[in-house]
Amino acid sequence: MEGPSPKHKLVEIKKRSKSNPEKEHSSKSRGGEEPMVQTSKFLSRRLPLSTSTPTNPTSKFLPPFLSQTGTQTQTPSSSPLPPTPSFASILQQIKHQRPLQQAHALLITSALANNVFLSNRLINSYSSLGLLPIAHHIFHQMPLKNVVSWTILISGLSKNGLFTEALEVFCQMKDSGVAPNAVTFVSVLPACAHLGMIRIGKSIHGLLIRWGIEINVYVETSLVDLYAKCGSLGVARRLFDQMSERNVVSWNAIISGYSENGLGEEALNLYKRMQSNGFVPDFVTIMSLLLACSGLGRLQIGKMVHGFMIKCAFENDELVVTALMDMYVKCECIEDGYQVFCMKLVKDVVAWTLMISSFSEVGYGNKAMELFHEMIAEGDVKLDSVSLIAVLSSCARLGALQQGRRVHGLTKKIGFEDDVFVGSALIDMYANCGSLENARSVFDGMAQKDVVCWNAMIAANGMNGCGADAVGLFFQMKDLGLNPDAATYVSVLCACSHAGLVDQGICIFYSMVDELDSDVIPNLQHYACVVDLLGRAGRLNDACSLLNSMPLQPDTGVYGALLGACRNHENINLGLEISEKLFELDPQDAGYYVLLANMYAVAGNWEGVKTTRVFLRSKGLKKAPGFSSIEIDREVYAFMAGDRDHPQYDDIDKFLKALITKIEAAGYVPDTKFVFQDVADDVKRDLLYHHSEKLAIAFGLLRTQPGMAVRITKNLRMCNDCHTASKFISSAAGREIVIKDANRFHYFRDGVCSCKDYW
DNA sequence: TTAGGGTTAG
Repeated sequence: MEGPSPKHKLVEIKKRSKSNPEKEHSSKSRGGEEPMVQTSKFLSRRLPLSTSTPTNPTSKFLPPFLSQTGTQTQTPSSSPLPPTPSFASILQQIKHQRPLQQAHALLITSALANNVFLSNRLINSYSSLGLLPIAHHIFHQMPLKNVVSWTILISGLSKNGLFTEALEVFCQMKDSGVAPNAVTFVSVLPACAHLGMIRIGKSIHGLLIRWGIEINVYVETSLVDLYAKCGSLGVARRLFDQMSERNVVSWNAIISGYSENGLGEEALNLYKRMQSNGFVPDFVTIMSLLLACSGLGRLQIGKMVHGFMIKCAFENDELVVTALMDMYVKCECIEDGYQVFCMKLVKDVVAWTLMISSFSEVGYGNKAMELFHEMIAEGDVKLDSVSLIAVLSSCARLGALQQGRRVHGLTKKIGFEDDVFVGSALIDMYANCGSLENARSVFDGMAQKDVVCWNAMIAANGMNGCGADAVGLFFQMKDLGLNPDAATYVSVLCACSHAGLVDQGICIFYSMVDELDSDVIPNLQHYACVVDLLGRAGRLNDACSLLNSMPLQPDTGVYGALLGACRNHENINLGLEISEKLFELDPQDAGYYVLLANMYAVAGNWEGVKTTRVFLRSKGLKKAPGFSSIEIDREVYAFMAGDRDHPQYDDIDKFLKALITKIEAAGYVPDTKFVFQDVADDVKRDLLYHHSEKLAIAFGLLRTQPGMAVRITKNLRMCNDCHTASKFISSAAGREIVIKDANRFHYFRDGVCSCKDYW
């Protein structure tokens, strides 16, 4: 039974016992585990079930079971009995499966097989090694279980990430009639916190109060962490402010709560308070501060934390160093992040994943893939679902189908075939590499599909020009009883927009606005999609009315969609008006200025072009240059417009000239309207011929086998003239040309594009 | 009791 001693004493004893293994045995006695009554706080020479001395000095240096010889005396069994106190502490110290199983076997054959205290220790040891099925088995075999048995199992499950199972065991415990204590609550609350299950968390909080469980700093910290992790920062903060006693962990819980919820400023402010209250930050504090800097993009403070890390010798802590890498890359200092990564002594899967996804996000896809192969070559890095998702996402961005297929093979090989997260990433990878069939076969083969999988498949159809199928999937999903979320609506509306399914898109949008079968409240992205849908269809007036009547303040996404439509439909006056709004909302985005300059160019207003460009330069803004990339033999080659750096440039140029001559004979007329520079016509034509799309197509035709499709990825929207030229090239060369641009796929076959020129 | 990396949309 639970001893009546105050909890803080237990904490104190535990702390002491950690630093002195000899006291280990007495420390736990307060929890009521041992079959003896404790009389002294720290010293117990009265040993349960054995009169042996607690520690044999040589035993530390021997394998656990060899050190037992002759240490037991008075035992009521003839079997080889372990002397309980030493045995119990040894059980706790075993760090490997084999010796633990040997000890387990020894226990089973002894008279102590049913000893609750030893069985609890055994469960704890198996849990620590992650061997939960064995821990569970022992637990179920126990004829008598006490509160500690239940608590150890709950805690073991929770610490091994089996949060749902931990909650289930907690419920079973309640039903079994064993009353949980404070430690039980401290074990189960983190499970709720990790699952983000605020409702269950609240009811457990209620139980805690109703049953009069003693509140200590551990319980309160767990509650603060629960509410903070579930995003209820107000409640977390109130509980934190009301705490009568706080420790570093309590401060960390609230600070990391703010950091993780994107409230970095508040996290930094609280840290100042923590310092002024005399608390010394530990590695978790440092990690939370770095996370706050990452979220805020506050490089200067991040660097200060880095300095502090060096001063306090945290720079060798693997977890902290990964957080430091994250800070640098999120503050757009990928080189510094990479440098920290390279200096890292132990590169685990998390560090590799962070670096791979960072390079991929900033557009260095080849570097990301190179790192992935390096990681595999290391041999001892254990891939997990997150790392696979990161590399699949990199393949998706690159449009690297061959490499993506290899990664798919790898996911099967290492047993991640049934992971819904990996499945969604695979669908996305195939969709972004222009292989809708493969995306569909992954989708169809999935044993379980969540909303994200459906969203990915809907988006896959949308971007590959199968809008009607995307709409079909949307309704099929609803028929199956799955609730579409905000992202589902974005995917399906976007699919309608690209396919020109205006009426269907509007119907779906208004079913959401009118709350018919949907609990999703339309957000800015949804409005942007519908403005885009109307704008693409040339219904600029309707798009404007929607924009003016929407209940939310339009953002750059909504205005940007309308500006795109103004560009497509050459409505300069409206374009000018919208540009003004965009410059106000986001004066730092060069893209809008370039779009306006290009609109002026299309209208032949070269004065307007000049003014806009001068203005852009005066503000020191630069837009990311357009480039087209192509994967050949698992290598990705990128081309910029007029790029003469390629080693095979002369061959490409020669081939391209012949190709242009051929398609001109077939009726292609270069459209110099899409040259946004005021130069002579022949120069315009030359500029047009050397657009990145055309260079990549020529290179692809040269380097791939006849009959093979040429697959290209462009980072921006495809140029109109290149679109026309691609149609002609597809018939002249007798090849399928697949171009993925910033918006969608274009499949050029026999002189026709899958987008039916609606884009 | 606190703890680093990821998927769908734009």
